[in-house]
This record gives sequence, structure tokens and C-alpha cells, in this order.
Amino acid sequence: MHDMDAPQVPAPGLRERTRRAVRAELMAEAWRLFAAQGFEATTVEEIAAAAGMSKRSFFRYFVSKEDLVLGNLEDVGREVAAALAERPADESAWQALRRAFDGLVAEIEADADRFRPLLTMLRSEPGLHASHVEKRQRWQTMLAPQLAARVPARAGGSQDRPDPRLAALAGAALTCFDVAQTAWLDDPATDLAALLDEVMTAISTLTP
Amino acid sequence: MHDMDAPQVPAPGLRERTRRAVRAELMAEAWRLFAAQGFEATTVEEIAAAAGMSKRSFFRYFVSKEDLVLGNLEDVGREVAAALAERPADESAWQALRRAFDGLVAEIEADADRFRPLLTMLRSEPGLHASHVEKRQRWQTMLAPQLAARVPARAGGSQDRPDPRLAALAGAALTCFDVAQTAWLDDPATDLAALLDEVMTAISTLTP
DNA sequence: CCAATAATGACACCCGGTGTCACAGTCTGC
DNA sequence: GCAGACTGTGACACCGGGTGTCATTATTGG
Repeated sequence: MHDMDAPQVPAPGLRERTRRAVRAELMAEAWRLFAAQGFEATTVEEIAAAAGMSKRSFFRYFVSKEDLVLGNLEDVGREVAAALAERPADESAWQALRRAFDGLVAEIEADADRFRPLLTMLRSEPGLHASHVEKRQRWQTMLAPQLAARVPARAGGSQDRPDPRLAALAGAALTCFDVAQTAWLDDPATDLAALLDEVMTAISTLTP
Repeated sequence: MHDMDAPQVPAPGLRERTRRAVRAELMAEAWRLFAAQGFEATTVEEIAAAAGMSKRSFFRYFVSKEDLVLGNLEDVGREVAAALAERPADESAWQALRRAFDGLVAEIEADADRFRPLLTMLRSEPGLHASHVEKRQRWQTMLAPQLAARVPARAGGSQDRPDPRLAALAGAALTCFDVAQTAWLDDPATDLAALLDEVMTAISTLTP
């Protein structure tokens, strides 16, 4: 394999670099406005104007106004799924799920000052909240297949369709994460990791 | 307690009756159009015209186009919460949650032919799906407080804030319901109750 | 029958989002 | 150096969901 022709990952290329710069500029400007007037009250035209461009061009960088806020959530989901895939094989599904969140939890707690207003906005603005919940529910479909090896085979079910128990486990873990995150937002004293531990062990001990 | 002076429930009043009739008419007309062309492809103006009224009047009966589809979900959530509250006290939280779904499960299976296209549409149309997920997540806040008596007191937590473990249990049960419902849509052969049983017992047995 | 009240239609408007077109820049190969 | 091809951009019109307003029309109650 030659070098010189790597398509996207190792060669950002000037095109892609400027594109990323403009996206970052738009995000920064948008965030300033959101903090000042809220998400809904800020219009796309304002954001575009603040970054010195037309509304039409804004939509060439973000597919929607919500995408500006929630776009990177897709990658975060992939990171969690990757972390789950790399957990040792002797961990149970539930343990592995708990550990798969470690990176994200650490990241959030590391600069909580940046994440707290973001997450708070995600809960307060209705449209944003809906999209957030939906996007995060799609993590479930990324995580579920990774659990197959950690769960005994299904009793009677057909093997061709995806095992709903895996989806349920992944979904329950994500619910725990969401609940812990919410409690963490409401009570700045406690730390997120402890909350997640408490909530996930509650599921394992209180479900029979 | 006298009778004769119940304010709204037993005395619909002609005003409210016609209002309900118009709402029903709009829903029927809308559903016909949705089935023919899909949710997004059907415009509010079409629905209103089909029911013989202006677009403006449509929004006097439904706060949004999505509300026409998801409006009753609010009441369904209340029904589930009521069913949960009436479960015998000796049932565990998880058992009570499972049983609280019985009414809804029976209702769905009773006329599956009506629910199947509805639920399928909720999953296929993106905007609708987002609102659905969000609305159903609000069931969590209705169910969680009912579980307090079925769960041992928290270890170190403050008593003034809501117990996140309750929200996690309710949320996990709702996730199970959602997963079972999805599997039921994909595989018309199995019955919903059995799927819900399988998935909820999977959570209780596979979480350690 | 008449006055207060509610429902309606018509119209203008906002905002998120898209399609289109013409124009500028840049990057190629000749 | 130049003709392209490709890309990014602004301008404009347009769509559709949703709202504010106002004048007109039922309905209701006295």
C-alpha cells in the first residue's frame, strides 16, 4: 500500500480543515447566542450572521439547528460502543456496560463546567430534548450486538432476528446513564460515577 | 357527598361533545391520509380541508400535527401509573411494573390490526419517533414515585431529592416495554406478553 | 329578542429547511 | 496561460408547521 492516497482519515486536506474551522466558528457563535437568549429564541439567521454568512450557508455546514448541538453525539455513541467491545470477556454484560461508560463519565466530570450548561439546555428546551432522547436511543442499537457473547443463548427464539434481550440490557444501561446524569445535574455535590454505580447496582439488586 | 354537581367528568356538555366529535373526525380523516401517503407527506392543510375546515382551525383542536397522533399517549401513561398504584403491596417493584403493563398489553393485542400500523408509523417517521420516545420517557416520571414503597430506603442519599433508583427502575421497565413492542412489530408470530416476560426476566437474571 | 361568548375563516407573519441559479474561487490537464 | 471542472457562496423563491390578529358568524344564556 502506497501512501499519498489516504482518502479521509490521515490526510485532513485543506478543504476539510477549513470546513472544520467554519463549523467550529459557527458552533462557538451559536453557543454564545444560546447562552444569552436560549436555544429556541436564537434564530439560524442570527447565528449565520454572527459568523458572517447567510442562512443558506449555515445549512451547508449543519443539516439542522439541532445538529449543531447534537451532531457529535453520534461519535460519542461510537466511542462508548468501542469501549464496550474492548472490555475483557470475563465481565458480565452488565459489568461491561458499566465500564464502557467510564471514559464518558470521566470526560464529563473532567470539565463539568462546560458540560453542565449543555446538558441542562438539553433537558430544558423541548425540541432539543426530544432529539437528544432519540439520538441517545440509537446508541442502544450500537451497543446491543456487542453483548451477544456475554449472554447465554436464547431459549426458543429464532436466531435470525436480533435478540431483544440484548437491546433491553443496552437500553436499561442507557436509561441508568441518563438517570444518573439527570440526578448529577440536579445535585452538583455528588459525583457522576458514584450515581451511576448506585443506579446500576439498584437495577441488578431490585429487579427480581 | 351529593351527586348533581360534578363539574366536568359526568357532564360533557354540548360544547365539549361537539369538540370531541370534531377531534375524532379530524383524527379519522388524518389517519386515512397518513395511511395513504405517510405522515410527513400529509400536510395539515390537507387534513383540515378533508374535515372541511381551515388550517387555522385545525390548530385550535390539536396543538401540533404530532399531537394528533401522540396526544392520547398522555392518558395511556396515566392508566399505566394507576395500574401500578393498585398492585398488591407484596409484589416487588419489578413484578409490579411488569403487571402494570398487563392492561396495555392486552389492549394492544386485542386489536393488533389497529395498533400495528400506528406503532409502525411511530418507528418509521423520524419526527414522530422522536416525540414518541420523549413522551414515553415522561411516563417514567409518572411511574417512579409509585415505586417508593417497594424499594428499601436509600443508603446515603438526601431524602429531599427524588430517588434516582426509582427513576432507573421505571425507565428500565419502559425500555423493556419498548424493546418488546419493537420485537413484536418485527415478528408478528410471537405474542407481546411473552416477549415482555422474556425481556424483563432477562434484565433481572442477567444484570449481576 | 338581545347581548355576551365562543368558534371560525382569512390573512399576514415567523422560522426552519430546501431547491435553484448565477457567480466567484480554486484546482486540474492541455 | 488558459479552458475547463469542481466547490463554496449569496440571493431569492418556496414549502410547511405554527402563531397573532381581527372581523364575522354561530351559540348560549338571560
